[in-house]
Amino acid sequence: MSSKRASAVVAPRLLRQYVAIFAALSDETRLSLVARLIDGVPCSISQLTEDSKMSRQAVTKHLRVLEGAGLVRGETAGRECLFELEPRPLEEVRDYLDLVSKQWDKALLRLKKLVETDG
Amino acid sequence: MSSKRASAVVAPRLLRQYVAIFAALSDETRLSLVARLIDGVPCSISQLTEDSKMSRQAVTKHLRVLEGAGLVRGETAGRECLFELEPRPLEEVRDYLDLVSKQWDKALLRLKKLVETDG
DNA sequence: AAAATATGCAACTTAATAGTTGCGTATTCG
DNA sequence: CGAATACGCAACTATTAAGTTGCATATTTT
Repeated sequence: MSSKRASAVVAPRLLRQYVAIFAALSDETRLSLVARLIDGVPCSISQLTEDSKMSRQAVTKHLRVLEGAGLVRGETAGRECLFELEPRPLEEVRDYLDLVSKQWDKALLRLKKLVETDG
Repeated sequence: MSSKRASAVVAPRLLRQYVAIFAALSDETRLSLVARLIDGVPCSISQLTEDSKMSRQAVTKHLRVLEGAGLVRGETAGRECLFELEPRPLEEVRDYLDLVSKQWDKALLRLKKLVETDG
């Protein structure tokens, strides 16, 4: 095994995708929108605006951000635009965090052994 | 069972904590710092600056952001400040995303049953 | 056809973020 | 002690993000 240091962890390509997803989730309004859409029922922008204290435009922008990160998908239906959740990216990011946690655990074990061996 | 709509999902208090963590992770430099610290070995600001193409000050700021979200902890040792990873918040956020995914799965099942029943 | 509803587009303001530079201070090394 | 190293603080710029408002357009509804 090589490695100057322990971890590449993931390709930069993926890294950037994760960054985009984290950015999309780093806003209370958007996190609430995700929570709101989690029951699987598509909602129009107007509906989503109703319980948000913000202007429709603001909500629209947030939805576009979520859409840009792939967390949500909007489809026009007549005069309204229905949004629904897209769970894939969420799962990917969860798996990434899971990987990081596991690497951490491994690292601690390694350090512990090191201490026992030559400490 | 009550509920106008399916989900409260989490308390707003927690929501905001998650937002802070997501925000801290929504930057490539910071995500790289986390990746860099995952081997459990504490690193000084200067060390972390070396492989980053940025000024020390920039790196310092990023570390403070991570610290503010609880993802990292810095301790002064002599003339240097050693940072190490704090895995707890990462795990919490991972668990949150896991919860969301599971809720999504349940929601889909429910919708499917609904269609079978009265469709 | 007219009124009401649901959006989109664009300009603008305000506030936050990322990054820089310069300077001062504490700590360590020779 | 003097030089080098590792930081912190503060000011400043430039870019991005959040939110607003006004207006135009398409789709329903009556």
